Amino acid sequence: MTKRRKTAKRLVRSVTAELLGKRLGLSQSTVSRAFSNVASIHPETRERIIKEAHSLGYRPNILARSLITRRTNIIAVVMANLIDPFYPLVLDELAQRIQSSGLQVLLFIIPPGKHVDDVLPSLLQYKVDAILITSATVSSRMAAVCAAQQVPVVLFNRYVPGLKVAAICCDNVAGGRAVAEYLNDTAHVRPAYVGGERDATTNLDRARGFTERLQELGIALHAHEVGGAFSYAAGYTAADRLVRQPKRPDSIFFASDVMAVGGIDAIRAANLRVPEDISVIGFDDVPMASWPPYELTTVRQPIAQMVYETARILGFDKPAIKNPSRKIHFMKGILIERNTVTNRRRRLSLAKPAQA
Amino acid sequence: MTKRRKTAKRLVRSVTAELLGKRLGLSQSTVSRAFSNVASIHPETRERIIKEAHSLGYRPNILARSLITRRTNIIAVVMANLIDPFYPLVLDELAQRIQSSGLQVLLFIIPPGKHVDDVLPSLLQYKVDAILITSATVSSRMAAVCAAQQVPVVLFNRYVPGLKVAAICCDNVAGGRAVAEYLNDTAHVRPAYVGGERDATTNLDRARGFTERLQELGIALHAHEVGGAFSYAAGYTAADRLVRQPKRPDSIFFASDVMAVGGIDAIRAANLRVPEDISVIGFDDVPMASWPPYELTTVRQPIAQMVYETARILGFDKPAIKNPSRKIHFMKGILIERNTVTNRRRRLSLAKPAQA
DNA sequence: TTGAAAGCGCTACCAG
DNA sequence: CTGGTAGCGCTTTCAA
Repeated sequence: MTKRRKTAKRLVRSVTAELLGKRLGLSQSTVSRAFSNVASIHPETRERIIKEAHSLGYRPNILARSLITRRTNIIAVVMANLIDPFYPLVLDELAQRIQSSGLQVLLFIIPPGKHVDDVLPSLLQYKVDAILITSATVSSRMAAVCAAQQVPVVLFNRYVPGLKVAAICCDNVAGGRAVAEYLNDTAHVRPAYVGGERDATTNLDRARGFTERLQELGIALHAHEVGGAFSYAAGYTAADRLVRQPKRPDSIFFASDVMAVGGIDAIRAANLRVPEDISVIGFDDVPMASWPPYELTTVRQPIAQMVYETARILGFDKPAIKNPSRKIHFMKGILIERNTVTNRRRRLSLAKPAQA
Repeated sequence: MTKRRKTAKRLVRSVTAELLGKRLGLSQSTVSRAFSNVASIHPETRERIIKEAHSLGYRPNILARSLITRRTNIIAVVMANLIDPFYPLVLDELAQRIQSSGLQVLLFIIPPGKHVDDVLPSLLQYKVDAILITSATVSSRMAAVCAAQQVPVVLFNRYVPGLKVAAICCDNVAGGRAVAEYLNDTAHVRPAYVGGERDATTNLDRARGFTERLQELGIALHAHEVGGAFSYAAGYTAADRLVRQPKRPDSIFFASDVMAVGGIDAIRAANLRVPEDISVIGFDDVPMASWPPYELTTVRQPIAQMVYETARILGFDKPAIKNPSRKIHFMKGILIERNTVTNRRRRLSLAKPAQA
């Protein structure tokens, strides 16, 4: 004790259970029990302790506790991208859900050009109770490392085909199919697809559902542009290319809303009208999609549901975080009709009335 | 030891320094030293340890370490709002800066209707190295609690007048003044202000700078609308009210970009043109501000600079996080000219060419 | 340079 | 119901 004093003095000394107990003539163990809801303690004693704790600003050191309980109450959330307005929506919902279960979010933003694998090791040092990976792809090696360390991992809005990791995902194939269906119902015959990040499952699946269903309906995909990123700029330039072609598409399905918004701006810059000349459909339903200049028809991702499911499979409200079964959970999105798709059945179609 | 075995067996046992040492015929202390850059250790020994650590997936438990060093390497970031696109911009920049110094972000989203004071206690349990509070107001009581616990606190994009807490802030007064100046230069005579969250210093200061400078220039403030929130909807409805007045303003300064965007949509919905009928200026410079339907003239907040300053006063790159001097640091924003303000000097003015 | 030992603040067991 | 005590995994003395 005296040996350490020298160093300890210079360091921050917060109120400890021992100190608090001493002031009350109680043992440190008893103080600890006052903050547990399983240990037995006299209600009056607890009250005295809680009261004194309040006035001294004492709260049990969670980190010390976690050393014993092996529970940090920390959930790591890994994200690559906060610029796309879809992800703040996700993070907001996710963080609130996590916090409402008494857990906390340790946030990892993956810098551009870096990979999840680069941050995962430093993440593992924190002994988090679970890892949620969004908008980023995890390697099989890292999945193995997490499994070895017994850390539950859930991929959110992503999955890795063939990798045994739990995933919560919007049913992007079904979403793509619904778009194809809708474009068929509204008598479009030259639909194009503009993709985002090339290898993202979100991109791949939306494209697949879309083209598959088109094929079933006997409609030829007029063009498949590669955006390369889920960004406004990617949507803009891809649409611009499409519009300059001798034979234009009569409709474009963009891999995300922000891309679609960029696309609409490009179409208009080319002096064409949406939806009269070209119909546009997006994916996500971010707030901007409903802004008057766009009024974008889109597939809404069921974020609340996806977050709910994440909480369920990890057992946020259970006493212990679970290691989720390693399967992919798909949740259906819904098509939100606004004003960027017109019915081409009659030449002089009226624009659909706005919804939502 | 044997007593605990029973429980311990059921719990996750990760690789520890002791285990690693045993495998190498070294003591636990030596293993610990291999991961310190101050302790003296034979380079060869260190190499052997690091190598074995790698193959076993061992990394020192930061939480156990923090018990002794009193450094968690965790910075708490408190935010009320992720929906306003300005804050994801801030969080992205902040998180990357924090991570690049080897620190981590513990994120706290304040649920609607709740107050910072409600989450701060649970935050303090984590013994974070510093607390960054954005888009939320801290009470003097809580500031005192943090001070007592010796936790450095920095307010980001907010300050509390009269409260001795360090703050990093865009110079909103100067920003408001610049807008007044610009509107005067372009010969506007009936400027209006649309405020956001009523008591936010960001709102108050922008309003004050704006009206003060107008007064100095001998221009009467035509109207001061209370939005109540920095939201699209608030901007829309406030502008709608303004536009329905018998005598319309010739220009509106909105407390934020998203409000301004809402305002533009409202103005156009009333069959008026921006900027021909009404000029519009925003604040923040979010990505949407430059989208073609808006091309919003606005005051850009120097986020990168603000983050840099935050890192500096807290000493992120220093061995120890500092308790920053409790003063307010103001950083200048810059006016970005786009196309929502016209020069009314000549009746038939040409719209200014786009910049940026 | 290394090992032994103390102890960070806490929980969980054992007696009483 | 309470106090004593043994560690959780680590850093940091002190001695060798």
